[in-house]
Amino acid sequence: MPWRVALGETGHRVTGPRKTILKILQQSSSPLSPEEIWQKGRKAKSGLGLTTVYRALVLFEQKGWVRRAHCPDGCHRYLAAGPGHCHTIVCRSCGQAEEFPAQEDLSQTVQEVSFRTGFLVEDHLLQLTGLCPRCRSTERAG
Amino acid sequence: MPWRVALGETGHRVTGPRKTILKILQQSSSPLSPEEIWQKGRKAKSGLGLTTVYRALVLFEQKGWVRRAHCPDGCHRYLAAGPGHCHTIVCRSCGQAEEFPAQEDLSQTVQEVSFRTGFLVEDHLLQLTGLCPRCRSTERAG
DNA sequence: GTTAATGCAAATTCTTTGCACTGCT
DNA sequence: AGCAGTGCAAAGAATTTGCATTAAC
Repeated sequence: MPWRVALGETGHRVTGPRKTILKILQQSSSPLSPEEIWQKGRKAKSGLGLTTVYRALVLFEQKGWVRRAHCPDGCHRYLAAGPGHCHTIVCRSCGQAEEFPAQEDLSQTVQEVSFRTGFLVEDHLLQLTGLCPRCRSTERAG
Repeated sequence: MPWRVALGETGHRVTGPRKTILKILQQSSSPLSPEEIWQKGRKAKSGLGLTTVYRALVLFEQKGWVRRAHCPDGCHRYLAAGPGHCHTIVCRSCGQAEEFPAQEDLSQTVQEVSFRTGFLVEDHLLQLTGLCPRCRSTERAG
């Protein structure tokens, strides 16, 4: 279902700021903080408020269109979600992020943990940190 | 190596507040926020400042004695680290947490992602969220 | 005796809230 | 037209910093 339709189904509206924010995230290869999204978006013709960014991110995350990444420095950054339940890998040097699909063997882990601890596992977050290809070679050269 | 010795090796000191904070975390079954640690620790004979809690947590996390959990509500909570590289499962209802050991199949995932993305994977964070046994039955009953 | 660590208060950063105005549907 | 969404400014929460004092080594 197109996202514009999905918004309408829950009584939400398709607005300029929301279009701007979603487009910024989809066009970015690295995850962005709310502040960064705002900096990019305020230049757009319609302008943009930081408050609106925060509110849109909450909505988009609920809808599953945006994923929140926990960066090593403790801040939150957001990136457009791919299809399915994916996870993220973040470069500690340049901040670039990629997604990778959920692995079958992770669900085995979840089941095993569920069995051993008695927890009802509802959600899981897997995030890798490391060096992206570019920063790997830079580090080797420097 | 005992933690007191490990501190000394890097020029750090074994102080009352640090002992207090580490003990609080080790005795707690659920992850604690800096504020909660402070509330518990200030009652102790030596007193305790919130600033000190923050600074000790940074140090302990570097040393690997404490793990930071990303709770669903976005706040950070800390828990004493078990041996080896473990992961956490947090109850969304009561906040209780448990650790579970890293699975062999997770390292396979890491290797595969490394191969596919070209990233040098240095660290990983796996955190499950769900309902602990107690809250499961409560929810069923209520 | 040195120097790291502490704790207070102040500063900073991050995020949310109140409210009048705007603009989708 | 009606109501969700916006953006400003102000409030609130979380975390860090400066600095004089304390205490571990």
